[in-house]
Amino acid sequence: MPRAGLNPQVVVRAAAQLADEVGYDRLTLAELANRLGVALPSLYKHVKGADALMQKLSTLATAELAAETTTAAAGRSGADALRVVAHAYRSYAHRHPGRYVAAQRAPDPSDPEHVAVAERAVGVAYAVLAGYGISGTAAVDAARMFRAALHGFVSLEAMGGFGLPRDVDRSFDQLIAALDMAYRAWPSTSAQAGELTAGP
Amino acid sequence: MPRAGLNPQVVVRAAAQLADEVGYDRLTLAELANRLGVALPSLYKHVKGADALMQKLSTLATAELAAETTTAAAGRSGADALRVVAHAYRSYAHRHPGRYVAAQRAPDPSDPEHVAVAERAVGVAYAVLAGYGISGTAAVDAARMFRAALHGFVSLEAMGGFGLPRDVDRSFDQLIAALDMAYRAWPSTSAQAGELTAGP
DNA sequence: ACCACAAAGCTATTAGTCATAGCTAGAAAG
DNA sequence: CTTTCTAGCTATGACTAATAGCTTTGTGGT
Repeated sequence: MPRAGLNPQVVVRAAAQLADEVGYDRLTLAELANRLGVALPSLYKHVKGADALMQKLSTLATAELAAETTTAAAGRSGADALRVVAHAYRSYAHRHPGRYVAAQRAPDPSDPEHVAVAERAVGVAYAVLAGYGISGTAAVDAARMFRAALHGFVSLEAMGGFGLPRDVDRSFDQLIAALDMAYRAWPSTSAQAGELTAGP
Repeated sequence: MPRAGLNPQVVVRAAAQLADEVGYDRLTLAELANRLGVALPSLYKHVKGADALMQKLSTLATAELAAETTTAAAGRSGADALRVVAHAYRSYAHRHPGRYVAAQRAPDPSDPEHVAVAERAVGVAYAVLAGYGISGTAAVDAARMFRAALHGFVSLEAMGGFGLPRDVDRSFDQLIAALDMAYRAWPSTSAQAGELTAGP
């Protein structure tokens, strides 16, 4: 029996492809081994187990997402950067639904590479906000809103949470416009922001 | 051996409790049967299977979420309603993490009850937006942004996506303030909104 | 009071998943 | 040509969902 010539990278990339095809929750070691032409236990020569594979997959997907959004933002700032980053983010989720779900996995503090790519991905948001002059404590709140809006929209869309599929592109543009307006008027410190909503 | 006195409602409520305790993804029929003091196959006398149970759990959770946000909004409007609905939403997710994940399941069109509660849950968002004078096509975009922002924030928070836990409450208040501002200035038709972001 | 029957529980079994132990054979280094 | 490392394998075990078929319980009709 000839060897398949596997290595950890090949296995993870095949897992990414499989996740995109059948869905992240249907990604299984048995099917992955089948696609790679080996028996299931052979995979354990390259990855520690199913959970470790998911973690590596998450790292891969987060790195790709960070790279694409970073590329999109290159040479742009302000509303322009906001718009292209948001569209690149959603585009990635559309093209790689399985990877996108994997990217949502919380970074394991004991995995420095995973932590590093997660910080790179979040860094794109901070770069966009810098174009609006938002920094420091205020940027933490603003970045959280940015991530929440994008992730919430994309994940609701992916799970079929929006009834009418026709207007989704327009709704997304509208979301971007609202974020743009919010960031133009963003309070410079979050302490001030707290005052605005502190009702009785 | 005395009977356990189970029925579909008891099983689903126990599943909800178990999901909140151990996490939605660790909810298993074996453990559920164990908690209820019966053997695993006995559950099949009350629910059709694991998937049907998850669906009923989703219906239960969505109904509870709709009820709590509706109650919170009672007698309020505008920024006041926005604020209490958002806080009720996040509070539910904190108190019932397993149920909250279950509530994200896409409603099955062949399950009228599930569809009905899902519409009730979304209806709360439309009621809030009506307080800002937003209706018709524009309300679809606005409601999607509302849901995306809330769900995105809560799910990122739940998965540990926010590095610094201290400021999360303040970030959420800031998110609410930004939504309030966006809705105050919301364009009356989404066609106009599209123009604002249609860059070259 | 009793019998019949529907429902609720059980044991036993099958299929699919992740995982580990231990063997075998291919490839490369000396 | 031999030695050694390792990528692959078979075999096995634990856990999960699911189904079949039997037994018991509780209840309703006579």
